[in-house]
Amino acid sequence: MRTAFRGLKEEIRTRIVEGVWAPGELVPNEVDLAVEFKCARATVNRAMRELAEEGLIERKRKAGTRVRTAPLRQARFTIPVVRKEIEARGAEYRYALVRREIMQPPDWLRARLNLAQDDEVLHLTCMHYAEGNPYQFEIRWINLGALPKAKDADFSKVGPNEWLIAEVPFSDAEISFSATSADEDLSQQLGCARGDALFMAERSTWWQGQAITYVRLVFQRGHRMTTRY
Amino acid sequence: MRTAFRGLKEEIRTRIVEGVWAPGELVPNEVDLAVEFKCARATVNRAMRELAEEGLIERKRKAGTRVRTAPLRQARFTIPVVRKEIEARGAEYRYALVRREIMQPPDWLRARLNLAQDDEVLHLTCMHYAEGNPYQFEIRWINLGALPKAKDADFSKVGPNEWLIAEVPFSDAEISFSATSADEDLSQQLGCARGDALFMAERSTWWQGQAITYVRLVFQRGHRMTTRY
DNA sequence: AAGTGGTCTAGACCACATT
DNA sequence: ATGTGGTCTAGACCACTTA
Repeated sequence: MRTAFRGLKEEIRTRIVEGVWAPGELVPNEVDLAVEFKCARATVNRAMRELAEEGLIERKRKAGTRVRTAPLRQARFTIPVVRKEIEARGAEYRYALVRREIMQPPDWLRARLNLAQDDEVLHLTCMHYAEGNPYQFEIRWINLGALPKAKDADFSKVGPNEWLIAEVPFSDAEISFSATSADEDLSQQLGCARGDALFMAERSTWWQGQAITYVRLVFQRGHRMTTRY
Repeated sequence: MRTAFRGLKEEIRTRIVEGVWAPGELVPNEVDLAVEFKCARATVNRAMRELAEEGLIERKRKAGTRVRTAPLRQARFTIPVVRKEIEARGAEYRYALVRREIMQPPDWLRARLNLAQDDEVLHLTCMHYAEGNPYQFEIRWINLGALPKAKDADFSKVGPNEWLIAEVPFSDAEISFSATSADEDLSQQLGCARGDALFMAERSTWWQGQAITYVRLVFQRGHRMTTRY
């Protein structure tokens, strides 16, 4: 209990999990708690605000604070830059550009990114290796309407992800995880059998309402994305 | 800009993405910013603290605040209770217990949950349906050494997840996402072909250093887990 | 040794949702 | 109308880290 508000959080959390304050029940208000714990209301507020943020309690003005009936379970995943992820494990990272093409976006991509009729996209396919072994297959589309200078970038040395991070900010992103079956291309690039189940992440990013890029990251067989909470 | 600290966050975020404060660069200290924005230092502190939490900046005492060279990309996923997830989409939820068995834990489970030699586990297999269609296959192990009353619970009506939520708190959890290939059992239960790529979540939960449960949730073909950030 | 962020306080006013 | 949380302030002291 080095700091007051942390100690408060722990105490409150304990009271909740031990059932002193049951699910759905009203928790004493901030003023009362400040008196009980002999601290300022702001300190109670900080503790309670963070617990609400973590999904343990629910707060409403006038109605007060209640213990969530079903505590929100949420986990935070850090989306790593693949090079750093690999290097962090002490493995050697290698990158290769597989294909590069400027094209009219296919309909599904136009719909997904809400592109204009005449927008062109840069279509890139890349491989990321760890210690010489296939690690991640990257299939990316960059909206040249929003980012014309991507046309002149050299993606044979630096991956599109790292280039984009340095070049453009983004305001909104949608990410999803799913499983996909290895097709001919994937199986060859990732060195697995056709039909193998592979973990895939997709991400669309936007800046000021304009689509920047859509990417599919398909990982080596058996890849897991893990976190604690 | 209804509230000062939110306005501050926006302003600072803008200065960062527009390059006024470049990556790696030192940001003015809290006192100076408070003067510039004509507000209390505590207000600046709140704004900066949240931006640090979001991964945009890095703060160290004495060293000051810097713009992160590679902004941390992180996404938060809410792990839903399957019944609520289905009902939230207006679909009818149905649950079924497929198998129930008390057993000695296999070695891999004993290792994963750090079980004692003579701990027994309750092994459950369940199905969750949405609108009559297979939605999720659940394979669960509950540590009876930590939770003996699970032996007497009736899992034919209420799923183990909902029972556990009501019965036990947990302090730590590890969750991971991956892809798995449908074996005979999975393909029959989920109504897909053998070898289909399926999205899988695994979760181990702990309470006061003791393992409570380990579960594998395998989703219907094509399932995606999505979030925005 | 000194500068920066981290936390806390006491008090104030306000916004919101319930009553 | 009223009670509760949301925010803000001015000032203070402390903890950590670098110089």
